[in-house]
Amino acid sequence: MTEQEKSTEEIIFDAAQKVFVLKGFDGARMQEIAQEAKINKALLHYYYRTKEKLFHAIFERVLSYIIPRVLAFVESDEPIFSKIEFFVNTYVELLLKNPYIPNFVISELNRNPDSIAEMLGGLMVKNDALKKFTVLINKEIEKGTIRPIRPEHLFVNMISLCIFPFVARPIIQGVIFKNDKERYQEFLMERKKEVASFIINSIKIEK
Amino acid sequence: MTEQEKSTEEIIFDAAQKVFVLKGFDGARMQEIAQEAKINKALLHYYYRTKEKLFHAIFERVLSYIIPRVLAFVESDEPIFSKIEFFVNTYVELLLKNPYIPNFVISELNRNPDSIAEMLGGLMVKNDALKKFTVLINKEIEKGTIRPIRPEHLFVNMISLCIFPFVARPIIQGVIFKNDKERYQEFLMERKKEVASFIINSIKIEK
DNA sequence: GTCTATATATGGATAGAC
DNA sequence: GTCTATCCATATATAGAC
Repeated sequence: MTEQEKSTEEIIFDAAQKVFVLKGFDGARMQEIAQEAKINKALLHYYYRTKEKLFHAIFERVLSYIIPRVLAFVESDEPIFSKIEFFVNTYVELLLKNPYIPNFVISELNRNPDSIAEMLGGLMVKNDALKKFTVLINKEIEKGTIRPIRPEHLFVNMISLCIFPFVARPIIQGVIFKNDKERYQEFLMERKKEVASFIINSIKIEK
Repeated sequence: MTEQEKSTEEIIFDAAQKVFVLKGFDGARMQEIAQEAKINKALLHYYYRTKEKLFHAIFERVLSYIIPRVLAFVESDEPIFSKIEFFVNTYVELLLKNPYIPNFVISELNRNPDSIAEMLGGLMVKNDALKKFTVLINKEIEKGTIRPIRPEHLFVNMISLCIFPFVARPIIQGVIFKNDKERYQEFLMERKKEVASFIINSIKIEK
């Protein structure tokens, strides 16, 4: 779809996503979104009655883009260590392309922890990925491929190692890399391999 | 120091910290801070001319409270694995007591990545903890105690595993623990041991 | 130092013309 | 459907009395 074929509604939607993702709900200004979309402020209210509604639409879109991609790895037929490599690889890749999304999601969930429950619930429960992951891990533990570990901890560890360096980018880039943007970018790319092997080394049982 | 001995300035300062940490700069209201301090709104401006200045003071205080504690582990004389256990333990303990601080710091650094550089620089460079950590790790690799790993990755992994579950509390608590607050609290406490052994298992070389 | 009252600015939302 | 002009609520900040 070319730029010209985009409907005004879509143009607004994309502009809003850009601004909301960068600034968060409180920081975003309807005026700025209008400017970004090159239309008038009043038109925002014509399409999406309130700031809150517009934000909600964006938030839902972002989550339903991210979550299935994050959980897809559970479905594959690969052996467990390949699954983990696949997970880390696709996740870090995804974040390199959308580095501001984690902060956006987190700051919104901080602002409004409740309103989101249903939305998330819908996306996850339908998929049931977490249960599958638990079964999967417990099976590997029984087989003796990996050491005993609560699947919840393993899962949280996996996402922590992937996401946090993006969430805390300013501080890590500043403190460790003296604000050298390029070096931090390289560092993040290195993590595609590094994190996977960090996890695998931790849980693997040598035969 | 008892409550009554606290000066008005300190009372304001503490109230402001409470509100800013919970709501962030954009979300915080001077009115709310005044209420929390049980004083008048105008008095805030009498002591700290602007919201921005008040915030800055709070932010500096929080960082200088957190950072030295996080980096203290480098100094101890313990062997490396004890150091790691100590780090994870004190850090998670600290976060259990101050669960909103990570989000506060992160959201501010997101809002304003530059202004903070000097402040951080001062706290870290003086201490030079990172360089010490690098030396430490490289020495252990040479000795054959741990497998080869870039110290930067190891350090980022350590803080990621500790902090992220607090940053992403609403989402993890919601998705994995069906919003059961108590179970999530237990889960976080378990991590004091779990994360340490996760890291150690990953880097240790068996003799 | 602490208060009440008020100025000033900003930003979300609406009215109404085209 | 899109614009200009404007309303109105909110929030920071100041003036001035005590």
